[in-house]
Amino acid sequence: MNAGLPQSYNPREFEEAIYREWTEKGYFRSSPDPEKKPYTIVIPPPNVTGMLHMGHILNNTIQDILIRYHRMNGYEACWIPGTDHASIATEAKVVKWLAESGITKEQIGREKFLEYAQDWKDKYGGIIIGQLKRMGASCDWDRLRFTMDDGYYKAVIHAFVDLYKKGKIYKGYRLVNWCPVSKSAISEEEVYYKEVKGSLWHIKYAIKGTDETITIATTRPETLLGDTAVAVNPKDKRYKHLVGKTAILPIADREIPVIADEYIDIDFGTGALKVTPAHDLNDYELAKKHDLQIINIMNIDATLNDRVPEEFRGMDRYEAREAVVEKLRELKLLVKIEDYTNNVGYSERGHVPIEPLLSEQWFMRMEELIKPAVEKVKDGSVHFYPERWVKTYFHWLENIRDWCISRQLWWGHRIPVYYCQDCGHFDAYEEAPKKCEKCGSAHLRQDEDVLDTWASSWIWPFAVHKWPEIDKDLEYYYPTSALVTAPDIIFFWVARMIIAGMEFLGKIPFEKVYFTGLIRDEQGRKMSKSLGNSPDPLDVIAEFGADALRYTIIRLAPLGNDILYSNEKCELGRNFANKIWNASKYILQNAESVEPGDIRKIVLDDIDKWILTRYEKTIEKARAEIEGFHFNEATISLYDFIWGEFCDWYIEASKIKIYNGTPEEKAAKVTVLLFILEGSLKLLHPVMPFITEKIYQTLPGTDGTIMRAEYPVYDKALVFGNEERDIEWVKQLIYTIRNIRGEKGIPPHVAVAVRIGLDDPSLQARIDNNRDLVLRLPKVESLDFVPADYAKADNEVAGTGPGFNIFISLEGLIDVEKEREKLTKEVARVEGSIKGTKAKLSNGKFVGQAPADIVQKERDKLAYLETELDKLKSNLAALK
RNA sequence: GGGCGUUUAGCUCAGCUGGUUCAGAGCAUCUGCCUUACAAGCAGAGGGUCACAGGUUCGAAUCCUGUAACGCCCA
Repeated sequence: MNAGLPQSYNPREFEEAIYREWTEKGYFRSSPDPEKKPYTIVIPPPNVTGMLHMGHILNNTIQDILIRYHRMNGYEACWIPGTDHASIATEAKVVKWLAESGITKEQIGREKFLEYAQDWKDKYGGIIIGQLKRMGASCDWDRLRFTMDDGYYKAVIHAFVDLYKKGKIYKGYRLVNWCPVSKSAISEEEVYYKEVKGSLWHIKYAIKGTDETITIATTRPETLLGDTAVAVNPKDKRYKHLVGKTAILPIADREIPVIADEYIDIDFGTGALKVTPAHDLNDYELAKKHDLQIINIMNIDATLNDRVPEEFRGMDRYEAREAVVEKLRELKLLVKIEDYTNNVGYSERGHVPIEPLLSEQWFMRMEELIKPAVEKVKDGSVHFYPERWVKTYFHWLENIRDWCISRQLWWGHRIPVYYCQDCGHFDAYEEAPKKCEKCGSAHLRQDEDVLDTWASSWIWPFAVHKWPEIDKDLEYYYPTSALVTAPDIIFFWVARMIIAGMEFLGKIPFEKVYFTGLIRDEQGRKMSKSLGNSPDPLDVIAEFGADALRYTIIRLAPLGNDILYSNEKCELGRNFANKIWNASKYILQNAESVEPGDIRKIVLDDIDKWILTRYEKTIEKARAEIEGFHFNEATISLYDFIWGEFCDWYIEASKIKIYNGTPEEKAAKVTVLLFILEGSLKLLHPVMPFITEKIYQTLPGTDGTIMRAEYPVYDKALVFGNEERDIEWVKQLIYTIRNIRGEKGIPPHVAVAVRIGLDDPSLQARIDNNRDLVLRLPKVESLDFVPADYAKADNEVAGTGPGFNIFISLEGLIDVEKEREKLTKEVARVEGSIKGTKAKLSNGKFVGQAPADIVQKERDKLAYLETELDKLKSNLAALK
């Protein structure tokens, strides 16, 4: 049994201990159980270099809610955790770490570097896993995977070789987003755009064989050395006569054609565009279309290469820009310089502008691969929440380009293609071959590149098991039940996982995808390190508790909407937890000397039946809301029930019999209190796991963990419609009395004498049955009934509600003028409603076409309003 | 330029399939309370032409069209 709860709610005192208990007792573990249905989620693996941020809290709390909810509902719930090796981000960190000791990666070479990287990962990586534990994540930690652990590594290689053999992977020259700092291709999502103040240089190119020139405008004059054409719009009258002629590229003195293309914007700059196919994506497309030469003028560190005149070779691109501009000035080819602000893509890794660079890369042919992925979403096998994301999904798939899967890095899955140094033969192998298949040479070299991280995480839902082996786990847990992720990786990850699932297993990886919103700060800005507006969740947990943070963030997050977050908002969750804590304390104190009975056998009074009914309806509601992914609504329903109904009304009412009732009455109250408390804790457990476990374990009659308790099931036998209605009515009566007390400033300790007039004598039973409530809750000393036509006395103040009129005698406390003003306002309000209702009812079309029950409701409403008006008018008339 | 979303109380947002949960909640504000679970609290109160303009309908915050502002994605 229990020693009660500590005096005040202090989550720091128990959250970590409870988590330790859960893991020690193995409550998170899952293994295939043919008797049970599986419910599986694979975690979106956070970067191994990552730290927990608010987005993780939202995302992982939702996963934890789903897992805990289904576990309590008898599913074999399995949440598979892991981390992602994050090639480029991790490599950047390791490079920086080595730099502190004055080491560069080139110095030590690949092998050594990878050893260091592994060390670094073991030492500093995976901090986020501990942080996830701190927020209460109920992952099966025994299943923790890393995208570069041995088994997973092999799975990635297997996937590559498989696709290569099927001809779906090829090598080719393409323009890629190049990060000159990492010296690697990077993907579009690793590029961020920044408004940069720059200039627009207007430069004259001579036209061969004439005295004419054509002036182009560019933001990147240094790339001029790689120009292979000048392009104008065919409709542009200024340049029409020049199309087909030859321009002389300044400085390089190369001859390039003047071409026409619709793509050129007549109004931008001078309307003439210099075309540099090797260093601009749009120019590259133009070059392909017009069959232009492609001249790459840069090295991989964005310095100029040997294809430019000698004086510029080796210069950094920005140094070269100045030099080229200076040279143009000398040659008097610089027409003017305009200020110009444009959007420049920066590498998220190197924090320098990316350089579109032509290079040899590995690509995956997507056209065929995407077909089943389109179908499975179209036919509803995979369902998105909120649904609107399917449009984005299809839009991307329809416009898909081949996927550049190679990265010029060392940390990652090295591309398993081996080249024969002697005969040039190459192929992909899962195991490194000893000698060339073709010529037998042992002189083999493995491709230097590693795979894009997404080309490893795309197989995550099944590679977390032993795939390519199809073992028991894979059979049982795949496809997973739900995926919870952010919409910004819908292409990079979600779509590709569906593709991979279909390609390698012929089955979708998950049935439901929940897209969370983005967490923003109070001004609606994205949270980012550079703005410093991103609170550390661990600080928040230290201040408010993990439960409070979880509750708050879920409550603020309606399906698919962004969240404006600030730490102060966690007070909401903390206050709620505190409320539960104190209510539990009250219940436990009073339960100590009492033997609780069986809820189905004890004698229940009206308010017992009312709270049971409200409880059952809350179960129904919360279940529907969780299953419909409306988690925020579930948190609100539970809050409203626990605080607004259970604490505010039931607990207050229970005090009457707890303090003054017979032992049987007291035992009955304790029984109901414990029943509702225990049920409420279970309902809330998926959202607030710690406090619910802490209290659950102190409740009499419970053993083990709340985690494995059954989630409450709606029970019709505990629903009492009449008593629910009666108590709701009594509550209105009490509200009315309290309202008068409040308005008139009657001090809380002063009891009042109340007279009640009823429209219908049958209503009196409702009061008789609950007389103690009407007396105690609004502090009433005497209760008398008066006839329905009772005229208010001078020293009384009146209040009305459905079917009743309340009179409270207040000698000398009434301000007649104020009272008259208030009543007049009320009369006007009711008269307005009557007018509206009458208008509806006298409208033949409404009466004729609206459903009968709606019409009847309007009639009832009118009748109610009319008696209401009578009461108000008579009260008004009675004011002297 | 194309697509998507948002606009409801001072602030942050609910309001799903038009009609008694239809104008709501929390925070903030005001009034009164240390009432033996809780001042992280209790009891009250004030506050909104539901962005704007049309339309559909017996009936619109809710459905349709257009406009405006803001945000996101793609080009």
